[in-house]
Amino acid sequence: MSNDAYHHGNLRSALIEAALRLVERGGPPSVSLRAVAREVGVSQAAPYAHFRDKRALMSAIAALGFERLRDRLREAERAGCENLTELGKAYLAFAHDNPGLYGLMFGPETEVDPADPALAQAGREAFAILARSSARPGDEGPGDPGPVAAWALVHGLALLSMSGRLPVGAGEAPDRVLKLLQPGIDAHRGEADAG
Amino acid sequence: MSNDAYHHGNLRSALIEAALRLVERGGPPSVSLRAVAREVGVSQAAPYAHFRDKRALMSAIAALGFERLRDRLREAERAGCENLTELGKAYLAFAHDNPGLYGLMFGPETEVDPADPALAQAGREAFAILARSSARPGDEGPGDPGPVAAWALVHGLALLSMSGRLPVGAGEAPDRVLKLLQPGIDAHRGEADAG
DNA sequence: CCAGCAATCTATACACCGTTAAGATACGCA
DNA sequence: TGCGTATCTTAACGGTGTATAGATTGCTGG
Repeated sequence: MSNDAYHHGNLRSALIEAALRLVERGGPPSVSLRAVAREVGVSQAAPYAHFRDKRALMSAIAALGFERLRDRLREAERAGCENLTELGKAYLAFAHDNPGLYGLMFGPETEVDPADPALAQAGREAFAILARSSARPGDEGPGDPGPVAAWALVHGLALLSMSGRLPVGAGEAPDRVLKLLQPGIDAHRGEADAG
Repeated sequence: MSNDAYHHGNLRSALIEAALRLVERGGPPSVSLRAVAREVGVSQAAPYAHFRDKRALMSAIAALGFERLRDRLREAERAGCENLTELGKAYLAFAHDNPGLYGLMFGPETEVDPADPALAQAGREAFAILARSSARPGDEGPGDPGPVAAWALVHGLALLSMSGRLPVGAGEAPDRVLKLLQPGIDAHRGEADAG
């Protein structure tokens, strides 16, 4: 069995699963290394055989979060969503469904290490999909403001709505907000065609 | 004097000042109640005579942060900035100048209490100024997507750039990003004139 | 003027946290 | 089979938020 054989076997992944469970209910501050170990039924120092830090564990589950987000966006893309409004709705749905995990993914450096290879890689992949919906065709440089605006808008919308600071949930309201960026992106693309 | 008279006098504000100092260098995780008390030269339990919680102290300095942001936006407005691009630059400058404080202002509910009256009030005031730059004239309803989009874009931009996840600093790059929202807002305003 | 009261501050303690060091234990390979 | 190494446990250190009890202070009413 893969679930109760961690006494000598697959602890590392059991810790990740438990940490994911804890962060999904209660958010990042509710996940302590000791609580994770307790959840798995192991001593408090056991995780240190698999993760250098608490940050390393957090970074691992944050990377997993970015992979899930990437998959959601891929799925939406395959289902026909191509413009920012539609893809952005999928993004917001993810943030809304996993508020704790999403908060960790963009948490401060004290909680997550942005230089973690797996985390950085997964983040880039997720961003790339969103970028396609608003990039100037041909120009995929990092200075292209389209994708940056798209991500910033969608990210800010997710955080503000999740924190209850906006009267915007995950319903139909985001549509009208996301749509406001479309003309700018289209005009920006026109520029590219012209110049 | 107002600075060394807190032995019996103005502790409360001395604590707030110290907490502000700590959060500006080191960010929210570096401010502990004990460290604040230590900084002021008072026992670790003394703050509890003035703040119910650590959260209450944090909420107080977050509210102060919103007041400062509001003042910066007012100042920019008085200096001639009226559209989103110009006001957004002032917003981003504030976030860039006070990254720790800004992070706290939008921190999770475990760090800050969004229901704190002073905090909520200051937040509304800051938002109102930004909203003016993108509101549909006449329609000031909370459902108006213009201000929401403006705040979300600017907020997302601030967080992403501060966390180093975007190749966008506080220089000239944000201009091009903020400008992308302008056509959508203008079109949205046109709708209002028509309907 | 001074007694008493209420606000303020200190000392101490508890439970939790991340992290480390030393020792036990079990697996894999020679 | 025996040994080395990865894994896990126990115990400890310093730090945190917070509660309680007691001391101290300033103000107020008589």
